[in-house]
Amino acid sequence: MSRRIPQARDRGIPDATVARLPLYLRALNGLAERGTPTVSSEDLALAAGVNSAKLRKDLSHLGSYGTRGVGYDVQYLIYQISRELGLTQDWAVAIVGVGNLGRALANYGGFVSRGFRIAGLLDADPRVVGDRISGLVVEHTDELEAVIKKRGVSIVVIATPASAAQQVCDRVTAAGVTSILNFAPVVLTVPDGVDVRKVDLSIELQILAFHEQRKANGGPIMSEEWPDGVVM
Amino acid sequence: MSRRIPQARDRGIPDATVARLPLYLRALNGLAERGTPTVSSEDLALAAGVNSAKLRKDLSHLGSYGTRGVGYDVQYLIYQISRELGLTQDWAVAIVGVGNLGRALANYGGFVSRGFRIAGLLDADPRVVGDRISGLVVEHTDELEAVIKKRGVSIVVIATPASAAQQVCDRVTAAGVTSILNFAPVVLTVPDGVDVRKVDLSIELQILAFHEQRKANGGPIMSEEWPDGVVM
DNA sequence: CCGACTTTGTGCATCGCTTCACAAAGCTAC
DNA sequence: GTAGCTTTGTGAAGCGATGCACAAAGTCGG
Repeated sequence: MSRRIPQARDRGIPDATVARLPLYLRALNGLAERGTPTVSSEDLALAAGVNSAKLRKDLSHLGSYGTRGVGYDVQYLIYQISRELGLTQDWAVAIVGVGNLGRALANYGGFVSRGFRIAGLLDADPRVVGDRISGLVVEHTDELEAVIKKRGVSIVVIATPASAAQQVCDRVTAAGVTSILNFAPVVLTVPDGVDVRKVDLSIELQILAFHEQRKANGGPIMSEEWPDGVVM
Repeated sequence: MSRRIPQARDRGIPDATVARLPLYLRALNGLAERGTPTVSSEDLALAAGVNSAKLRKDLSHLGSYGTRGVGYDVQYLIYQISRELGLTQDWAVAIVGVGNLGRALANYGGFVSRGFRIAGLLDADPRVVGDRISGLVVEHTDELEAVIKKRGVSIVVIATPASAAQQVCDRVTAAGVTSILNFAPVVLTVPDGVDVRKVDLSIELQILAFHEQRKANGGPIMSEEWPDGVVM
């Protein structure tokens, strides 16, 4: 996406690395809770479920924060990764769509270990508006733009039905939001510069089904190209 | 993972392609509902949010199902992709952990367009056991192995707290399940041959935060390496 | 101060996915 | 049958991520 010129101290961290940093952070937090002062790339990689060479290369993109012969200082590395991910500041998040999923997200314990704060819950259904969920009152989607501006919302979670998702998306991007987490099963169209991440249960299940089928037999039965002699 | 020998009609479909097939399928279903008989790679790619060359290469892995000068027959392509993904059969899915998230998943409308059927809802909390959710009665996790065997469950969704996830995982894999969709924020350890897919809200938010921070300034403030003069 | 040991950081080869660009294939009109 | 148009399927180049393997850098005991 972003076109960058490689530099001496290149701040362009590969996407694949960024996607793994939260994993390392979680593993490190576990170690910190148990009071572990330092950790080797080997052990941290094991805890995060990746191989150690990859872990070292990932961390090398942030800087040279390890000590040869010793490993990484757990607290220091937690701080560096948190800073890189932007978790040293609080992000105001609004959740649009307070159905089953929206409620589940709103109640998600502590809303992920620090860094994020639910600043608004919105729904289009008048019967839901006014409900109190984990300390917040659900507001009507008419207030969407006002809530975003008033409370400095920079990340919006879309947990609406598929049919409403694009419209919500258009409104929040128009209101200046540039980061969206989409749970609705649709491909969102957004202006340049807006990041959308998608979480899609049905896609995940379908990928699992594919592999499951592969395990059962060697793939689909090749002789059967179309059922019951359907003609083209 | 699986070591394959390339063949004339290679059935080894790249992972990246498999991950996109459900997207194409969804777009095709939308077209089918509107009665569109055929579609070009260009139009289908647009609807699925990918570029057309990639779409054509993806579809070419399934076989040669298009007609030059015309495009793809919508119905036929739906059938071929469904078959490849293993959606022409029904998969029995069990959901373990009926908290907010488990309920949201259980109520997920029609449980994704065909191919999957919820065969069990299980929870360790006696206060939840016996609840009726979208036509199913919640059973106790003591019954886990029995439910899996009795109802031919082949895919398990883990929606438990993080602390219970590995234990549930161990039990279901021991019971013969080889496909797991994990919503708990932990790295699951599984035997060879078991597929785990992970859905993790906090990771997605952290990735968004990273990019959001990049947009705001040119990255973290480099001068500040550690706050308040903390000594190492 | 030295030598043995540990562990990081990285150059390099490799792999898999993406994208381009175009020949081959099929359609329609005449 | 042929010309002209459309669109697929794919060879090949490009690009980024992975993993190996090792030199560099640091620790520790004596």
